[in-house]
Amino acid sequence: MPEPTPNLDLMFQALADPTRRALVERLSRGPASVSELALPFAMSLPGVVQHLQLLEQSGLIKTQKIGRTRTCTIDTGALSLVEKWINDRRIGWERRLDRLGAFLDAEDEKGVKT
Amino acid sequence: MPEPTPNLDLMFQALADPTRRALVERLSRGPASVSELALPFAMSLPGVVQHLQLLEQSGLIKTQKIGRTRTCTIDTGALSLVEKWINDRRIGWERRLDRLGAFLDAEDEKGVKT
DNA sequence: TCAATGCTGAAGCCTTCACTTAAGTGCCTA
DNA sequence: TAGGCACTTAAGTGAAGGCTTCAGCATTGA
Repeated sequence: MPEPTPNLDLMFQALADPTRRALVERLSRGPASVSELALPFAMSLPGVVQHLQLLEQSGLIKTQKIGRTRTCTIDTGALSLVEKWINDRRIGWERRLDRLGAFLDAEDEKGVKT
Repeated sequence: MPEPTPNLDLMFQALADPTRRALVERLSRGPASVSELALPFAMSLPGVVQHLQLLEQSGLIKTQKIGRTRTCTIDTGALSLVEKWINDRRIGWERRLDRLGAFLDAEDEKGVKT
């Protein structure tokens, strides 16, 4: 039954890991090379690279290799997509609460009249 | 190095699964019992319950048992928290781009003058 | 040209996830 | 009070995740 929404899946999954969120956080302050990104982490370089690969697959970041160094940047469009999904759910829920409120008010009216 | 931000971890992880997103989507249209929620899925009831437990742990939904039926509702406050995290990154990034734009404009000015 | 730098690939290991089935437990109704 | 309904618990399994180390392989700078 779960529809195939691979992008959203990957994005949420990518953001579920604290290391990857820290990477996104760092990149939100400007581009950086792989080894720059790896520096603050108590983790092997290949470990960090694997996280970066997942982030790139999900579309949250982009990378470009020039010479022997690979530079990473965020893609905020992807972040917006995630944000939109959440917002849509919130909106739906809030509209529902509004309707419920209106219904209860109407019931009160009736109550008063009877 | 990854700071302990268990809530955000759990929330993103919870939303990474299409089944769980479908559950949240359903609940965003109003409360439901466990078996109501399980109905559309080609999955055993305990399977669905496990997903619901994860959603509850993450804070995205709340549940309440009355008699023998358990009713689930969304907690939009939690959704907002996730949304805020994303928004903060986006803002940071966009501010950076603005500064970069301003810098480049300034450089252009210089270029014109010289 | 040779060593150092910056990554890349592959294999392996342990843990966590996403299910399953089977066997309860407690409430509600006739 | 028996029977069924709505979960709940437990145990198990296969696949996926999050690391590691070791061995490359292009660039770059002396």
